[in-house]
Amino acid sequence: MNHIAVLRRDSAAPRRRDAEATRAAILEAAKVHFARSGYDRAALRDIAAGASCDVALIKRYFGGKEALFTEALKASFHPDRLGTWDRTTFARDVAIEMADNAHVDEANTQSFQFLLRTATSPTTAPLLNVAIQERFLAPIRDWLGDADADARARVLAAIYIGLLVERLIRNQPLEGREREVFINQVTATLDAMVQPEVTRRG
Amino acid sequence: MNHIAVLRRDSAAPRRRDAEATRAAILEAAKVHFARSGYDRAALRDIAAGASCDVALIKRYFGGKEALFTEALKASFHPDRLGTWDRTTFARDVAIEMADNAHVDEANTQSFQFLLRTATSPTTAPLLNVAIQERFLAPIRDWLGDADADARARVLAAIYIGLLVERLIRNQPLEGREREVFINQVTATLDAMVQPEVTRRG
DNA sequence: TCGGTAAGTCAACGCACATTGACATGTGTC
DNA sequence: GACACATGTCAATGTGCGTTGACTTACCGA
Repeated sequence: MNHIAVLRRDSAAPRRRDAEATRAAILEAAKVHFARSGYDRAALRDIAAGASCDVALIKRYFGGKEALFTEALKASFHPDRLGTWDRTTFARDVAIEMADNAHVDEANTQSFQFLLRTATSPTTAPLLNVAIQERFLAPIRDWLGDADADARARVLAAIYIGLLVERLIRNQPLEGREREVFINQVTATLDAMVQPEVTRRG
Repeated sequence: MNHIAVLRRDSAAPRRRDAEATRAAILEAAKVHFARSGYDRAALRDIAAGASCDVALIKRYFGGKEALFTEALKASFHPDRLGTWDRTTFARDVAIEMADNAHVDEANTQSFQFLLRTATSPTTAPLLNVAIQERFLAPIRDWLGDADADARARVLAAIYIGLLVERLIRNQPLEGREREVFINQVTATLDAMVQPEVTRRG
């Protein structure tokens, strides 16, 4: 309601007119809104409001909605946390996180939803393939790091993505025994994926 | 003379006035359009055109867009083949199918894309939760059929969905050693899910 | 044959939204 | 201080779309 209260957006740089900062603010707001609402339901006016600026500036700095979207999409491709996880605790950490809907609002989840929504936008769908490659497969492959890491990275990525989707759909934490069994199952599954010599031939 | 009265062609000739048939046609077109374009980008006018009828009939028969969507969503979740799979060969069958992009029938692909698009739209996601419960988790739970089937059905569903996404993204068959390792990994993973005694407590 | 009703059509309304160009204001330069 | 350009604001326009109610037509039974 009161836009006046939000006017101050940066205490360190009191300079009012700053094209670069405004552009960055728009991009940041776009990332949030596109991730939260998807391409269609994210309104430029809301994004502009989130960046505390006028809609027309979006046109000036990005050209249009679609251009803003693709740029926000690119900006969302930071390497996934997967690469930094501890191999011994990783499985259980992921399992618990999935069960409890932890960190749902973190940049990680946000950019994943962004990613998933990309598949639903015909214009940006081709980007998804590249994005998955860069964000999931490559880090996981490097992380696994053994001979057959390529194929195993695919499976691990698939499972991880599936868990993210499941959590996204479920949208609330698990509880009680169901939570425990869920965690145990996921932990066992992921642990098996991390072991390099698991592959039983035949 | 009564033979003539029975003459009915529902292929090329203009459809007779038939509320039930029209309703069904709308629903069918809705499934296609919602799956292809998602909730927001699917226009009622296009759906009506797909059903060769007027937009107003959608209101008459379904009440509105959202109601049409929920009905189309339900109609898209026919019981999955999962329920009919053989427990002993299921894991490897799925693994091979995923690796080779064995062509799933149109309806299956369509309903899966429907699912993905629904999951990524905040408006429709809650609806999906219910639908998943009824049409996906419940059959798997029954199929697994033991005490903790609830939680394990979730995990299995998540993995299955993840594999579908991975295949959708990859969009081409795997080959050579990568294919073999992939199949082995997936088989091992799914096999573990099917075994009722696997739950190792932690 | 005829009338009532279900089935289908049509045009218009209103809303939400992206887009656009004209306008205002601040900021650095001379 | 005055000018020019960059930055930001405002209102208007057009469009796509869901929704709606009044209108027309086909069907079927009396």
